Amino acid sequence: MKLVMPDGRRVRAEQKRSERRELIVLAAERIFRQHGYHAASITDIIDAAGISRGSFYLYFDSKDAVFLQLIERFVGFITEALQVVDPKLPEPAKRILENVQRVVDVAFDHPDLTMVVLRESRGLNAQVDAKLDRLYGLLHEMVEGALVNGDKSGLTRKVNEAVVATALIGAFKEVFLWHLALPVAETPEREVLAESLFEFGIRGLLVSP
Amino acid sequence: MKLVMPDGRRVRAEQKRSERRELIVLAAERIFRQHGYHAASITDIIDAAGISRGSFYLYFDSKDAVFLQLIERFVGFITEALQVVDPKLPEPAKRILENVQRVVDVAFDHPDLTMVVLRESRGLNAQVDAKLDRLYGLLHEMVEGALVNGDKSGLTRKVNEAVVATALIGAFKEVFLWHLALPVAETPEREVLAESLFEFGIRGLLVSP
Amino acid sequence: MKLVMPDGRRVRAEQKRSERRELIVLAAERIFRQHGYHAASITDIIDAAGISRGSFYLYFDSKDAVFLQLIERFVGFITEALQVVDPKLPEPAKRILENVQRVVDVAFDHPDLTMVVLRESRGLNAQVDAKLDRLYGLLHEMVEGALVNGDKSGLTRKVNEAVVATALIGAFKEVFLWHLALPVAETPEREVLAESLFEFGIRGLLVSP
Amino acid sequence: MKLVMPDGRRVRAEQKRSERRELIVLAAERIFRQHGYHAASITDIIDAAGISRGSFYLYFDSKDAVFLQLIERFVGFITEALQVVDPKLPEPAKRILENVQRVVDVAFDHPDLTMVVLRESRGLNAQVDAKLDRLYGLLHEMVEGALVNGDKSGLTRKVNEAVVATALIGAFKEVFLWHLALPVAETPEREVLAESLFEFGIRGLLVSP
DNA sequence: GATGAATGAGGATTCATTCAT
DNA sequence: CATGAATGAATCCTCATTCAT
Repeated sequence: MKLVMPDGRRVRAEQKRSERRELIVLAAERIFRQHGYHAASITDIIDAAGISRGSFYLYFDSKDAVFLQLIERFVGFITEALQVVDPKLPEPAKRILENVQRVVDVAFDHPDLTMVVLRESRGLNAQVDAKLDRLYGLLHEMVEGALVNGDKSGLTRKVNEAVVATALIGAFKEVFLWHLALPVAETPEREVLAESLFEFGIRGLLVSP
Repeated sequence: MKLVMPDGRRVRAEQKRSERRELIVLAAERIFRQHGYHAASITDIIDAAGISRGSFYLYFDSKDAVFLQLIERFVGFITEALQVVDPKLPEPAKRILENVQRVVDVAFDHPDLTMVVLRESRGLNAQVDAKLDRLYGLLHEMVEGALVNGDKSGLTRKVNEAVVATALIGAFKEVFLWHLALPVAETPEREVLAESLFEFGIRGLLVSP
Repeated sequence: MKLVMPDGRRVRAEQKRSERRELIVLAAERIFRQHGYHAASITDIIDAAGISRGSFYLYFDSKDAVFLQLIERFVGFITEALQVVDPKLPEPAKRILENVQRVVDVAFDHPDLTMVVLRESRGLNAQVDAKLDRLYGLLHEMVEGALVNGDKSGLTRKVNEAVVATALIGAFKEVFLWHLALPVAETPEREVLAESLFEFGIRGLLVSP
Repeated sequence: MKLVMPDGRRVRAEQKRSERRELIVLAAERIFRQHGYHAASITDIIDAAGISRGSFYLYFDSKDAVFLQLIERFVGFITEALQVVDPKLPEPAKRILENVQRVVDVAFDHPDLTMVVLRESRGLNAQVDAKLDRLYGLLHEMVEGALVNGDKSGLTRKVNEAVVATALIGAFKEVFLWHLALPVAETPEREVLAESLFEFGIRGLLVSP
């Protein structure tokens, strides 16, 4: 039956469908950000999206499912933003700063999403946890790797890589959380933020800053 | 009537009351840590405390109230642990390291409490938020002050104090969260952790490390 | 407009319409049998029929309406199968056995339908109940009549006609329900079943078996 | 804690608890009978029982759980009512009639319960199905056994035992269903019913009635 | 006619809080 | 003081039915 639908109409239908999904995701993003996962009800989300209860379940299987979608989206953004820095290429510090800048961009391009994910996403749902575990695993690996490489190549001081990696990740998280919660007027420019994060988190580790 | 109760009895009664309260707080600490605020039910808490449903409400007005109690306790511990470092006194870096060490001690002496507070305390309740705002305000003030002083006295590099303060706080939070969640066997000694945090967060900022 | 449609086209249209209806009825038969009335969803039925949600409602006003259709169909089959036995004609017992055989044939020719109707059709819908009341009324009348006649003509023993009629009907229902649920391999031949039913239900009542 | 409750109070508490449970069971019996399992809502049941939504779940885990309770109760009644008839003891037919009478008593002592169970209990829940399978298994076994024995001892005619057992069970079910649905005024006395059922179902099978 | 996206009333279940004993 | 049975608002989710295309 579905296959008989004229191509033009099918394409338009699918587009509309994904627009509608997007509508829900955006509403969910906003609502989860405002109320937190638990306090946010499906009613809140559908009201925000301007759709009916039934429609919500037409696009998502459950409350958890939208949340998972948000997590996946965030993980995707961050993963795309990060590029492994080869310490043998020239100007590794600059490459790192670019990574920092891109991550900051993700946070500021998707402030609600970022807050939702950073604030309280652990322990709500097994799939969500798995996704986040993979993201954090990746981040740790990247940062630890960079620190080990930096040490080997004489670029950075010797530190407890595992702890410092965790600390760095936490530094970023808190800065995002803090500055995204602030009214825009009081937030520094993204470039300033990226620069400051780099300055604090990385410069201090360099042997010759 | 009760107020005329012979002193001995009143004292004993009050002591028993505060022991019972403590019992509940400790149970709540453990349960909130295990399940998170929302998933933890009053039933879980009273079972863990070995008291009746009614008794719980004899000691606390609501679920939120116990949670607030935990927050207050944590805020108290941290506040006590921190001492303003006068940059004019000798060895300011050592004073700072001592502060770091004391904060680490709070986290490891009260792992459940620390995790509860750090994990998901924001946005649950206005009073809780207020308490945490004051704590974070204090922390920011202290750290920013130290950075400004450090800069003035030529001890530390010039950085964006506000951002770096936030980053530092986040670094500590993440490290605590991460290492308290780990099985004890895999966690480094408190001293190593304190040292690593200092090494990463402060040393890098010093002009002459 | 439509009414002025050239005859050929109208006939073909109506034929197509009734083919489509039949398609739905058959699907509903199967689905109701598999899941039961309540657990069977419109989605199940339209999927089984390979039609769209909208189309279903083009042919039937509601879920109840298809169900009613099934009931009507069954009632029709049974009514057609039964012929009043005139006790004055020769070999009345043989006539009765033929009736039994025809009813058994209906059950085995339409196993899904029969199970649906026998299993849980009461109390779902007023119209359905009315239809079934009429069917059962008819059956009772026939059987009671036969028993009264049988008694008068000295063919059968004197029994409480009303109760025995009910019992007979129940015996048939249970045997159908039971044997239609069985895998075909384990079911006796229709003739055996008809014979056994007759043997049990009627022979025992005969004065001279 | 519970164990410290003075004995008198505990006993009274447990008694009250089981009275309350009974209240719910009786309400459920009535409601399920009136509306059928699916159409009956928890709201209907708690309204009928005059208790709150929460209280219902204090006594039963789910809607299914009360239903299962009903099934179990019915199965218990029937099982208790039936006693295996040893064909070697004197007057086996009389023993059988007593069994019939006791089963009829169960049905008329618990008309709502009986109708609920007989009408539509299959396929709602795995546990319920299991319980009923066991009951029907038992019934079949008993009846088939009796028929085999009856044949061996020359008491009854040779019939297809399996089919006749099913037919007998169906006869009983239909008679109960029918007569319990009737206004009391139109229903024959229990003794008449038992006698008629015996007359129809068993006498006819006897070699020398 | 045919389609399937959209609707929303209705249902089962949970859990913080109260209060009579 | 202590208890735990009782409460009911709130939540997630389903599914028969409608209607614009």
